[in-house]
Amino acid sequence: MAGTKQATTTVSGPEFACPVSPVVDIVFSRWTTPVLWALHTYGRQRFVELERRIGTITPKVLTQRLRQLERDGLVVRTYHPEVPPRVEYEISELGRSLAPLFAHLTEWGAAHLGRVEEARRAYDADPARPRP
Amino acid sequence: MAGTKQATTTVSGPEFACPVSPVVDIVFSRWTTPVLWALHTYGRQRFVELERRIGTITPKVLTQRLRQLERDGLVVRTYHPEVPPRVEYEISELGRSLAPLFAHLTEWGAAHLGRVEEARRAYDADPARPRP
DNA sequence: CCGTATCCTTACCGATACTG
DNA sequence: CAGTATCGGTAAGGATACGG
Repeated sequence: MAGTKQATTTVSGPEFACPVSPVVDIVFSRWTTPVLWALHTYGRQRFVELERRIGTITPKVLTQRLRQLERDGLVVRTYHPEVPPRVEYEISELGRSLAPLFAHLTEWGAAHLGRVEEARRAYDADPARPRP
Repeated sequence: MAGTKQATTTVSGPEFACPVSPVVDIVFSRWTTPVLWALHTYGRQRFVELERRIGTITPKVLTQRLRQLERDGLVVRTYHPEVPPRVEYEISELGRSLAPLFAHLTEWGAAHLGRVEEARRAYDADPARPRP
């Protein structure tokens, strides 16, 4: 999805087409949920820990997401001026307020994801659907 | 966002990095929430109505999203073989099960979006942050 | 260790034109 | 009306290498 970008580059995206879109833009842009999840689940941690935890994310993208989340006030970055430098990230109070939302999302997934898979199989198997 | 694409093109995206990601991929990819919202709020309607309601979406993209949502079982498409042809879209039972989720999202936005804006202003005004 | 800088690829999206 | 076809632009994302 588009992400929060720097400010407001998009002039007429989906952002204003429905009331949930602004929230989606902030919370559910690419890679943000894994980051928030790791932070929420395993607590305050360093850059490399996050990187390893998430697995396939590149440092560049991880930095981007963390900056965005920091700017939006969902994550707190703490810089310790030592050698070697140490930086820690943690969920903010505001970020923590998303926890029930994430819980509901997970629940919905557990309850209905099977249905989605099933629907996809049915759709793909139907010879009467519009073909590419 | 990436979207659900046709099946599973991405080999190592965020999809498996946290339990909410699969749901996000299905429900919160670009333009899906405005479409679902319009369908949920105004009920069963035709292609052009949706197009006009959402405002800035192009027919091509609207078709893509509708197909994806149909495939995932969140939306039901009904084709009436008349002249001129008539097609109607409506939320499925499965799609309707997302309603409480959307409500919570909207609530969260109403309660906390101001905080996010505030955090952004503070961040952008801070001269000590990492500069581009 | 914690990032940045650079290059490059591709997915996505808008615009436009056209068909059953 | 309800789409499909094609083209092209743009920006996010990955790979890699390097710096403080």
